[in-house]
Amino acid sequence: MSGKKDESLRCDCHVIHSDIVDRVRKKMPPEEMFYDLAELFKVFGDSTRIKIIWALFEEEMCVCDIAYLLNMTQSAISHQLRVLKQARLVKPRRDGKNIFYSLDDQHIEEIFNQGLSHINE
Amino acid sequence: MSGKKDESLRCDCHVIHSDIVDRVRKKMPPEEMFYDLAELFKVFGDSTRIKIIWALFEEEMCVCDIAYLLNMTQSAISHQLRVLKQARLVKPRRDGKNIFYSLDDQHIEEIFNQGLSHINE
DNA sequence: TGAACACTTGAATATTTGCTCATATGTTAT
DNA sequence: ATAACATATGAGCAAATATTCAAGTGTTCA
Repeated sequence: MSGKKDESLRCDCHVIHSDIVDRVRKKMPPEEMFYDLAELFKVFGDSTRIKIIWALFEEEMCVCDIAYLLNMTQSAISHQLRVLKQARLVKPRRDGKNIFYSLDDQHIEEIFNQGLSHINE
Repeated sequence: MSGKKDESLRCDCHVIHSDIVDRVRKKMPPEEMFYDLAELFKVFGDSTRIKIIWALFEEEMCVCDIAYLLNMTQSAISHQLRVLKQARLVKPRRDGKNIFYSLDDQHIEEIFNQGLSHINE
């Protein structure tokens, strides 16, 4: 019949709530904003990177130091620092053979602490 | 020789910086804390879930409404709501056949906004 | 110049994960 | 009871990803 829906998995209660849904839809930010936000939080979503962020929160450190502190290979740390760097969360500073990394954003601490507050509830 | 390291990929400059590394190591929180934090941020690290969080930020909504708003199947949304529920970020409220979801944490807004501040820099 | 060091990077692999499809559970109305 | 609706869930699959391994770049020092 003509009343049959194409999307069989989707119900139609949104018709009843259409006022709500439509109002929310109009306020919806562009797709890119959600994508960028998710990409940012994805960077926080790995325990190795979280440890690195925490460590740099304490002190500027070189790659080798971080690897030693976290008991991981220098290569693994370098790969993760690359991710953090691309997300503009850390910045490198060369000093001779060493490259020291430090945090590059004022919001990191707040995000970190709010996350902590949640898991400690 | 005896001087050869086992971990060939790891340098030894941490010996030079041992004062820094040791001090940081002593302040290091338990492994579990990093793991839990990463698990939390992992939940934020998906654009579908970020959209759901944003939508619920605007208004309590049922599964079908969210699916309609985001143009996704009810099943996909339900799976993601499960993840959000397990992370204690949303909570369900049954009303007849519908189950309405709403945000269940005061820190979400802060985390969300700090993330936004970062990507808008 | 070349050897040693600190770090980066690309390929390969194993694990994780988001969605679909099919089915199950729970509620309402007849 | 039974049909229809709203949601949940388990299996399967394709895509993403964290680490390892091997090789590369850039710096210092003899």
